Amino acid sequence: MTAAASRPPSFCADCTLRLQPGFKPLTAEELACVQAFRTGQQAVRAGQTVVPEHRAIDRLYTVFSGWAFRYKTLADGRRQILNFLLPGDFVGLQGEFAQAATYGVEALTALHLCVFPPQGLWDLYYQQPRLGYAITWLSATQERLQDEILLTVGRRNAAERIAMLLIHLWRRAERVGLADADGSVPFPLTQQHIADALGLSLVHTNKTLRRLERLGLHRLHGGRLSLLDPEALERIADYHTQPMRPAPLI
Amino acid sequence: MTAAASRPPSFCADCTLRLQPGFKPLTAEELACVQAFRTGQQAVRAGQTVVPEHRAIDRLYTVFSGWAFRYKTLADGRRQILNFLLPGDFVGLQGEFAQAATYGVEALTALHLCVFPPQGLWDLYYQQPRLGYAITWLSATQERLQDEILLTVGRRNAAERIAMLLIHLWRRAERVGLADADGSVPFPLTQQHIADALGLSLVHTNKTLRRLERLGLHRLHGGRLSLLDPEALERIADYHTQPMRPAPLI
DNA sequence: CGACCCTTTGAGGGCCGTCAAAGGGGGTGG
DNA sequence: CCACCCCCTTTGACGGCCCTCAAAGGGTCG
Repeated sequence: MTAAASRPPSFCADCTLRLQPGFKPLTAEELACVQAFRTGQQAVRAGQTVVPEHRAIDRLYTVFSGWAFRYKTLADGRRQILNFLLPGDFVGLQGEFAQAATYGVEALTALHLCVFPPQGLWDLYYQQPRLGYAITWLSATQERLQDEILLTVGRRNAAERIAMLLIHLWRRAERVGLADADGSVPFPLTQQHIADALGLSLVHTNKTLRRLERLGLHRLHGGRLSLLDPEALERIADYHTQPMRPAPLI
Repeated sequence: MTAAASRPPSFCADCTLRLQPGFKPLTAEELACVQAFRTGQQAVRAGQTVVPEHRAIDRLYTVFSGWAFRYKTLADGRRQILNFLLPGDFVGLQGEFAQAATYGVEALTALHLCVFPPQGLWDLYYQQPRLGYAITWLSATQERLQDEILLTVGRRNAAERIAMLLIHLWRRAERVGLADADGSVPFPLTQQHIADALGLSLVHTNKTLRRLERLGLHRLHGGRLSLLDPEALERIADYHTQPMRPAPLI
């Protein structure tokens, strides 16, 4: 258990995650409002379902520590992973505005969540429009990532998709302070997760992943990922680096 | 030119689009705020680029009439259509929160847009939190559609993807009052657009589309779409009908 | 009438999916 | 401490869905 995998503090003002450079500091007033909004926390073990797919989400969550993913499945079991959730990610907005089931959420690692009641969302907007604006910021940023993923799954081939995923997850992990001194980040996905996120089969994912690894582009070992040749990966994926802007943390 | 393809009125209160059952009525106060937020309108001819892909979007738009689509391309020209924009759709939030280029927007038909300055968005949140909340509603709803599209492109085969697209676009067009008495809706896409939206090639799209049409599932003629056997299409696509809730119209 | 764009159809090939089975590696229980 | 088990990874063989290449047909507009 690293420090990052611990449970959130009682007071949002003491939140260690906020100290990461990836996040924008809040004012004391905003912080108090977030604190009042938060009604609890929740711990989920690795592999457990946080939200089952076919029940409407009735809460809002912020990931404090650990990894998770959102997914949808078809009737015959084909699964698509919609995106991965890392510390600081906000989940559940869709459920607030849709009475029906939308997606499932499953923990990849031990997971700690801050829990917010959906009924409190409107109050938040009313009392602190700035936080409402921040939530829209998160939502729009999320949408930009989804656009990139759709381009990846729709138009990139297997090697390009995998290069994309590796770069993207590495950067996201690095942003929230998960990178080691040796440049490696935790990588708790199995190859099945990679396949389901990229719209590929497990077997083809394995073969492509091994090929990139043999080419010396990355290293995947002991649950950690290192990018040995980021430029080559970016060239393969046609990835264009965008500066990461500090995100609000609700 | 049908009435639906006309330009928006000077006053939001006179907006004919708001009368459609797909939209939630606003209070007079909210309406005034939207009116103040709106700084202009814009007409775009069919096939023209509204926003070039590699320039950051510096405005917010609501589609008043006509069809458009958002897209991204790779360096070698492969294009992915991210989604289609119909009357009432709100575009440009991403640009508000990202200085870099995100996606392009192109008109499928003659297009009329209401234009809002991005700098005004924060004022809107501050003055009318309820409208901020409404924008979040739109954003979350958009995200739900994107999730469904990602599942489609990632895990459905060609026939399933096309069935999905036909049902989905038919319902969206019907919701904003574009359906004819005979149950047909306008369908301004070429097969290349369908292919680019679904991550397929033009040729395979054509073959699959013709197959479904020969099976009597739908009819695509004269720029209009009729679903002759919606149940069969839904069965093929594993589509689950979700009740459409009235959307806020900014 | 020709130019252009979109649609349609055929042929062939390749990327990726499915099937099958062996090879680790970590955890649990004996 | 070892053995077993389960899950994940890895590799090979083969087939099919879908892509690419090519070209003809139709509809619209100048």
